[in-house]
Amino acid sequence: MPELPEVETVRRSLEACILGRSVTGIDAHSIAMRRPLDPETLRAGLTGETFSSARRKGKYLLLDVGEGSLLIHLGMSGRMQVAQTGTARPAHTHATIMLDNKTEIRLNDPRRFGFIHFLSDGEEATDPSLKRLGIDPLASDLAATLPALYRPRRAPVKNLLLDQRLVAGIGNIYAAEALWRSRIHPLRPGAKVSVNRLRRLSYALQNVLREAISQGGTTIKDFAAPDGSQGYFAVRLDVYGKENRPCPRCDRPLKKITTGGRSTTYCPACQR
DNA sequence: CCAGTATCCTGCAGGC
DNA sequence: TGCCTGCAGGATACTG
Repeated sequence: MPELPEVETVRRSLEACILGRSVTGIDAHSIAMRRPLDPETLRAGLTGETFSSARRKGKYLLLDVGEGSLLIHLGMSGRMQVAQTGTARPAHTHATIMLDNKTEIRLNDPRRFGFIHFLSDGEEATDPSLKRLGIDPLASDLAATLPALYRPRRAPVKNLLLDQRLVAGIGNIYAAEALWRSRIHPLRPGAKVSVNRLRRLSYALQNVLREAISQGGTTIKDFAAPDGSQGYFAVRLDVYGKENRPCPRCDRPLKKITTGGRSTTYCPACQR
């Protein structure tokens, strides 16, 4: 569910709630997630420690606490929540971190494609998920870097956009939106996207991601910030989820296809 | 190495 | 109403 703008929205919101707060207790249960949830590791790493910063790498959150960091991924359905201790916890709340001001932060994730895991000092550098991540799409040198990443590849550019080893943070919504903005056909092989078009794609990506962050992300169904507020970028989507509706640029109907096992919507008339 | 597919899991919408 | 199918904002293990 959450892509870079949603994760960044969560990061900012969490940062405001946890900085300088210390952990008084953990409620968690062993359960299969993308990484098995391990309550004991969480307790040992967090209890009594103080949060010092909240970072984002791609779609991963890193909450620095004590000697280590809490690594969180929200998968498709994961949600962080900050609430008063003692209030009802939603279904599928797999981990709850109690703070010293009678609030608690919770991870709930019905589909369990996400995870929460404590990394001790030093483990961050060798973490298999973090190690694979490519460059951040908001980096100032994205346009200069993209040709070296995409031009050697024959896979459809849409698939390349979703490959976190190349550029880390783009997901299905913003890939479709950036391709529409830069008028590139999603199935065009990376090697056949001109350097000029890759420059357009870079700027489209950065613009759409920045705009989405400024709107608090995109709420299609159930994304919400930790305080429960929704993202308002959905009203600005041009193509995602809009198959058969008229292209906002040329009025011809948008088409939905599947590539790399993911659906994507585009305009067959103005994306080439 | 690369590209493509299957898989993990729950919830929900739509068809019958 | 109930049952079934397919699909959902992701990552990765595996195959050829």
